[in-house]
Amino acid sequence: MRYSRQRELITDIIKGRCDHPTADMIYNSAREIEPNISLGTVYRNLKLLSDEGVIITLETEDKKLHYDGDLSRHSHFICEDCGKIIDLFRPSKTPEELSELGLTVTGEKCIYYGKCNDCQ
Amino acid sequence: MRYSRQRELITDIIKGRCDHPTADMIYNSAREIEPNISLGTVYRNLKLLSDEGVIITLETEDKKLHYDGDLSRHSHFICEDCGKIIDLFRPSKTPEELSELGLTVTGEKCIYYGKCNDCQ
DNA sequence: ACTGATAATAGTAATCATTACTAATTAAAA
DNA sequence: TTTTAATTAGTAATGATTACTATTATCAGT
Repeated sequence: MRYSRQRELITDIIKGRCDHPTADMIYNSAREIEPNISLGTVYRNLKLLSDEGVIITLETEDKKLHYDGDLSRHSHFICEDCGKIIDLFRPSKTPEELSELGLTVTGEKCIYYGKCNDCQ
Repeated sequence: MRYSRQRELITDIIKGRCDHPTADMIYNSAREIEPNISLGTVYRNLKLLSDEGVIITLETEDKKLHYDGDLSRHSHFICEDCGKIIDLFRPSKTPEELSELGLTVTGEKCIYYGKCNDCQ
């Protein structure tokens, strides 16, 4: 993978914030520094970076991919009213502990990834 | 919510299978019984049923919603090669136990849902 | 430093899952 | 039965993401 100013910028933006921005949010941030950057470039590099494991994707119910520059093992809390995404660092909290953080948990979705029996 | 033959059929299809079909797969199944059913009707009812909590949605990396008629608390395993989705019933398995099932786990994404501090 | 090969970009068009719209149909209450 | 509003089929629109193409930029080898 060859160096590019645009990719470095995109990486820095994601790694430098603690929210979980969408492609569009990253595009807007990037344009403040690189006004001519293309939305296609943002999308292509986001895919590249997540394929390479440099960043993580979050598939949410708002039908937009969210990106996370924090590779440490952690879960997420999504508010079903405002859509805010909050990091939940390990060791994983019990519902009671989450309540103490002001978070009311009503559901959870946990997906494991890997290779199945047939694809080993 | 008023009765409709189409909605009952869609519900029966999802509840009657143990895979995790997409809207398109459900549409194809439904057409075998109700050949004139509309794709729009399928989508509208899937949204309705998941809003009502009759079925569950799974947001996956293939950018299509998958539906699950099983409301019991369980996780999922997705094969990153073939995309197959496998139910993991509680109590949740450790990576070691999953290996014994022939599943190699390389990652996990866990999202909790509820209301945040500001939205209580 | 110069040059050639080719990866990356900007800008735009295309894709495709999902949603919105509308006239016709249907469930079910009065 | 009649009325009323929910539901449908069929189709058009939406919007996030991807593909395409001519141009530009990186960088290895001279």
